[in-house]
Amino acid sequence: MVTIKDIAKKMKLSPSTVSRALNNNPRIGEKTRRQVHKYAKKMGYQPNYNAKNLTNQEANSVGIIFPVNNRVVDNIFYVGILRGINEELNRRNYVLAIAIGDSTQQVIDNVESMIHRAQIKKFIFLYSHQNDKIIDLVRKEAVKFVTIGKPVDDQKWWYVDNDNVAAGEDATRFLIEKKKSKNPAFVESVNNWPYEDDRRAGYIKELSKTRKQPNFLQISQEHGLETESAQIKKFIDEHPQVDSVVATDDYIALQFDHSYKDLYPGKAMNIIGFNNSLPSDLNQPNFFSVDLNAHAMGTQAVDLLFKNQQETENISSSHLIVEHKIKGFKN
Amino acid sequence: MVTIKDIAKKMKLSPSTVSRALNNNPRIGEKTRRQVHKYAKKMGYQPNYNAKNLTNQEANSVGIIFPVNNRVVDNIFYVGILRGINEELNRRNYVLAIAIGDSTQQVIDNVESMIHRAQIKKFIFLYSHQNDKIIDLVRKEAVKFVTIGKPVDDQKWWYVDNDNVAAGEDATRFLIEKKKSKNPAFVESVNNWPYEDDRRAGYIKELSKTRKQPNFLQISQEHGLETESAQIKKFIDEHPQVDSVVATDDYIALQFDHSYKDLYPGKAMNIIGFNNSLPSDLNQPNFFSVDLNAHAMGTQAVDLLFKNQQETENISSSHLIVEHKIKGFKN
DNA sequence: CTGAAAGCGCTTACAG
DNA sequence: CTGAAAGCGCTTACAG
Repeated sequence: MVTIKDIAKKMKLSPSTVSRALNNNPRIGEKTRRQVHKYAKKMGYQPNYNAKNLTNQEANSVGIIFPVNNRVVDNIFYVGILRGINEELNRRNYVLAIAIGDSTQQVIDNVESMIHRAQIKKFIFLYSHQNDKIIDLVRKEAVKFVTIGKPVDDQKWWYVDNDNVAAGEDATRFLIEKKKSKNPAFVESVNNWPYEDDRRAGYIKELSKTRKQPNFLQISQEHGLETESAQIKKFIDEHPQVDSVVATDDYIALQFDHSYKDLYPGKAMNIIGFNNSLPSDLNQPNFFSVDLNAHAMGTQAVDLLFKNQQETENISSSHLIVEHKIKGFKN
Repeated sequence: MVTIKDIAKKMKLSPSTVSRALNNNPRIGEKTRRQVHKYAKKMGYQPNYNAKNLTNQEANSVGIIFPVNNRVVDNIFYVGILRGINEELNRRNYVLAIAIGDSTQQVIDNVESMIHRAQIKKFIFLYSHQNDKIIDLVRKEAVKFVTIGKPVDDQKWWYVDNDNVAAGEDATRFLIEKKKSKNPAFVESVNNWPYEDDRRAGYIKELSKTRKQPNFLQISQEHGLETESAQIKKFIDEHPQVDSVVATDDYIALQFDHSYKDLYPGKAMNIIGFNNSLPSDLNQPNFFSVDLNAHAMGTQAVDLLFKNQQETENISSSHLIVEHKIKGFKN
């Protein structure tokens, strides 16, 4: 392993100078700097991160925190975000560490250890929940963090999100304009996730423009009640005028599609979901999705995380909005 | 931040002794050891990983390597594995770092940096491909690694896998015994993934026992040819006797289900896939899946990674097999 | 513009 | 059974 000392010896310089040159410290003369870089490269120098981190009292890692209870389906989205994050981190010579677990306690232990043992000072939450113990914990520590998804209520922190109201509008407009739908319905879970509320608002907004009547279905996954499939069938029966659906995600969309085909074999309704989480080769001709651009969510989150206080201190809650898009449709 | 030195001072011991006591070095007396542990806990001591790693010349991290080109669908499986891995790593005071990218070069750079800069010496590949540049690279370095999935051809290294032949047999037997199928068909991709070959072998084996005729369909995703859906329809038309399907994964299964319902509205065929990658609330009554136990794959991979050379040196290629299961069916 | 020296928080060979 | 000292590979305040 070649170290700074080795380079210094070879070049008859002091380690201090080499270190400064490599870190592009302006105090070092232009030619020395260039020479050092050249030699370092030639000798195959690789900085030792552990030594660096020890002196800096900060790890060159970003901690990525997964939600404790998530639908397996969302994993598709998360991995897309990870790709974006890592691409951006590599560029900054940072490393990606993750905290994931089956219980809140497990993740808390994980994060505590990241902060106090690994000295990680930058975090990205792949979610943004209300009253989340882990977010609360991190807020109390001297670390920086960004969430994917906007904060709920009056909370303020840095985040990256889509404009879900606009996405809801676009999805609705897509069905009306492109698919000539007369009565799009809105189908969501009973969880009232913030993004569902926003997409619903967008749906309502778009319908009000065209003076169409909105129709809503909340699918409950409570056991003991009627099955989801029965709930969908009931809705279809009671709303025969509905001829297309905006669903809050691709799986709800798929569920609806299945139930509809069971009920009206051979027929199909145009349905649009969000996230592009189904493999494209599964796509039925009546099946569409709003691409939320997971990759960009990742890169943007990193950008925000590395923005210095200065640039953003006058904004109480800084954030970035990522563009969504529907294949073959101009938003 | 409380350090070993602080504890030493408080206890009127030397840092050496405290360090050894904390690491349970047998050279330290039983009572001193216990006392030190007690004090360390009381004072809220947290070891500084960067210092530790610097002295040990090895990071307390395991590098997790994602495949470059994977179907988004598999992400569901990967995240399950990550959960298993992390659970096991926490127990050993290890941390999870990941390498993921959109190009081989990107991942190579990532891994090189893990090895030479972060001094990570333990890796888990979430895949096992033939002639993989990244696996080749890692083999040349002085690091330990385990793959998820067995090595191809005559290659030898450590891995964790399911018994995919047995899984194929079980899936087939499930359809015959539980679902009274007379003619299960086998549907796969054209990629000839090792796990597909094995599951096919299991299917054939099971059919031969009952002297049934096997039927195969390979679905090609080549563009320009007929669509997947058309391929499926053609197969169904030409094999009217087929009354159930073993598909090599849940998405191929879902594709088949869709096409079949399009062709024969109102009818449905029993279909079984692998991975349990669809949310359970999507499950149709005719839809089943072999659970490959991603979580256990993760924990086992870590176990293998931490086994010392000694325990395994007499086996040229050490591995662990993870049990699969079908809900409501005894394999 | 460059260097000598101290320090980050651990571990471990050496000494007793 | 315990300790003093050196070292891991960096960075940076201090000095010139």
